[in-house]
Amino acid sequence: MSALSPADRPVVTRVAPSPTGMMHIGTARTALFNWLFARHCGGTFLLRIEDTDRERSTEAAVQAIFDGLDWLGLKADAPPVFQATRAELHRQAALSLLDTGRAYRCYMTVEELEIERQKARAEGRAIRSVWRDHEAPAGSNAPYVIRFRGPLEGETIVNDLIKGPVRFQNKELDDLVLLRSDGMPTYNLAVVVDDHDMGITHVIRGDDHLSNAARQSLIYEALGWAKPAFAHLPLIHGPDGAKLSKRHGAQAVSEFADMGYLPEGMRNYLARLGWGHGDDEIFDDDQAIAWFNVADVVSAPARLDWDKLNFINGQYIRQADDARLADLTLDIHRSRDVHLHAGALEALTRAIPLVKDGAKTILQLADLTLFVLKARPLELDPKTKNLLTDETRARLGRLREHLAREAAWDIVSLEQAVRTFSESEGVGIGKFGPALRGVLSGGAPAPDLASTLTALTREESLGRIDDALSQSQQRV
RNA sequence: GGUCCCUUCGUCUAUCGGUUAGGACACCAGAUUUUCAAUCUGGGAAGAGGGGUUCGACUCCCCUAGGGACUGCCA
Repeated sequence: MSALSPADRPVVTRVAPSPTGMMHIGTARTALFNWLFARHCGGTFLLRIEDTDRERSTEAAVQAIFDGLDWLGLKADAPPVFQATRAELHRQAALSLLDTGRAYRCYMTVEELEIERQKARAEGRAIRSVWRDHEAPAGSNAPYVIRFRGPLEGETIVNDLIKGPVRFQNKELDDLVLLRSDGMPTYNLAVVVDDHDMGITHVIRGDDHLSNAARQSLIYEALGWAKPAFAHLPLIHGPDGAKLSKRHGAQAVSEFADMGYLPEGMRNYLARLGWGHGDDEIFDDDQAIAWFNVADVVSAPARLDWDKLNFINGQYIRQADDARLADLTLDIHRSRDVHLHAGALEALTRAIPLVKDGAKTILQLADLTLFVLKARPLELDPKTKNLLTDETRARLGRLREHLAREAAWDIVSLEQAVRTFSESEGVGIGKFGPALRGVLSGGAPAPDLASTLTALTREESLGRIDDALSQSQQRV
């Protein structure tokens, strides 16, 4: 054990979620800030699974945490610590507190506790156990819990890195349970013991733990341990300012992944929620690490803004590698049961650089690339069918020959080809552009004509035009 | 009810006692245009209210209002 106080040791942070459901986006941001701060300080970032509530903790939830952090790219620097495996250490700490008189056995029944709770609330004070000042019932086998013997006077100041000094009157703090009647530790004890043993120097966590920081401070003092620095992050709220919940669209990290957001986009967006660096909006991990400091985190809660998330994610899609985007997009098409022919991945790889500027999410990228995956002959939409008048059909026929003579099949050449054709016909592109697009895409979203032709390749493009022309002839 | 936290454009934020209060998203208008986007140009938009402190407050203090967290043998 280091004799140095936490302030003098290399920085060690941790994220400590409880595995009782999905991984909340707020947990993700807490992890991000811990990760950024540790990296910024050249320190260590750890993960601890707070599974002391055996009733509610599940294996699936543990996996969700692993998957979520993995997806976000926030790797811990050491294997995760499972809190429940450390119960014996927690128990010893509680017993030592009993030895030093800083804790006591409380024999209150749940019924008695409930009565006291209501009484205390009515009187506007913290609950107190009668056993704080009484010995155990003689020869009793009655179940008991071990409670912390908190000071009744004075105050406890939490020097929060984000909020500044926060003062709590000790008499307002109740004698929290350290060890349950089944001998298992509770959260507040386990956190203190584990953070101490793991050498945590900075406890960066949600705002909802601010008052726990006061209780935990008291436990640190009673145990004779140096306290870590505390930093309590304001929570993330929904767009309406209320606590983030299902009705706001998403809460779980996995849902954001499913909605087609890129992990680097999420990191950037989450970093900007409650923290800023001048006018910088889009920045990479290295920049965030260089700039980030917990002390600069804003003290007010932030609302989730889908528009901005979409914008930022769109920026990252532009920067993203096309082969990677093609893989991700292929997965979406597959999940949507789109028929994938042998050349699907190739087709997507060709199309993506041509359409990705318009996509905010991978889901949208799938929408925008659907046209290249369609199989000939395409089913034409009603709008396109209406555009295929005799005049337009004849014009598309001439255009088909014009394009077939193109030596190079690339955007620049095709743009030029379409333009020269338009001039030779003496009409604007508007006279045949929409029909051509419809014939090439079957009504699905498609980029400008030259890009669409390029994405489709010469063979496919000409084939689709031929299909449409023969189809419409048959129709008449 | 009690304790604690919070309050700058619709939203995220910059400012950290002296600024025409800046940027981004969103929004509106115009440009571009073969669809939808994207892009470019321009525009409107803020210090919750009230008291102090100060030569001077968005910045510091107090009160009020509003929002939030906690008040478990949950974490």
